[in-house]
Amino acid sequence: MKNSIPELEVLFELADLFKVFGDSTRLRIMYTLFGEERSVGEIADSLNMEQSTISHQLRVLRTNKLVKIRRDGKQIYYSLDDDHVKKIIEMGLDHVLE
Amino acid sequence: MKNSIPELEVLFELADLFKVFGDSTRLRIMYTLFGEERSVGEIADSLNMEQSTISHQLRVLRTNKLVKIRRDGKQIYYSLDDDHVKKIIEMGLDHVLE
DNA sequence: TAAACATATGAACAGTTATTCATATATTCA
DNA sequence: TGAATATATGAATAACTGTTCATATGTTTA
Repeated sequence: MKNSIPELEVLFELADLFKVFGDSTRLRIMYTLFGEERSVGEIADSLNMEQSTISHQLRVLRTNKLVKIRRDGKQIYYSLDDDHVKKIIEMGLDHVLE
Repeated sequence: MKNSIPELEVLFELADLFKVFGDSTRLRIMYTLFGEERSVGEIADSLNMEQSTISHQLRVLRTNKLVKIRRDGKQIYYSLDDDHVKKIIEMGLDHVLE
């Protein structure tokens, strides 16, 4: 089963997943979250980008279950939702860096 | 070094790589090549798509060093260039299917 | 409750991209 | 060499996407 061709539907989902990784802003956000959770403002500051831009992209990441949130007072802290995130990025890096 | 933040330049390359995986037609092409090499025409037939579409997308895959070619007479046979391809796709599938 | 702060959201715009059609290039074979 | 076949390429178009600006929502604290 492992090597059978996935349903077309699954391939569309897969493409959608990779699309999420296919943007440098989102990659940077994910990288920022590699070690620890961060608030939206912290991420925006550390990447030196508009709060709105970060917020929009975080929603994309969240919709795709790549990050999760924790509210603490006024701030909302984001962290990676899944260990696959790191693995997928590292696998891609292997290819790029070779 | 493994966990340090990659240079911005590398992140752009990484995003570009994932962009290539972020299209269902290209994913289907790569899947078609999982087991064996195939000619352009065979791929187009098996996906029931225009030869021109496949050819354009194969060029994208080739530019990104994901497939390689072998000429045999009139036909050009494409195959996966790299073991990372399978691994990246399988890692993505893990996430999608869970 | 009002002001201040953190985050989210909607609309608009600019830039990118996948597909198609028409055609060019390359190879074989009669 | 010329016809037939396989693949590649360029231009055009339609659809999609990331960012910004303006503003809304939600939370705390004075």
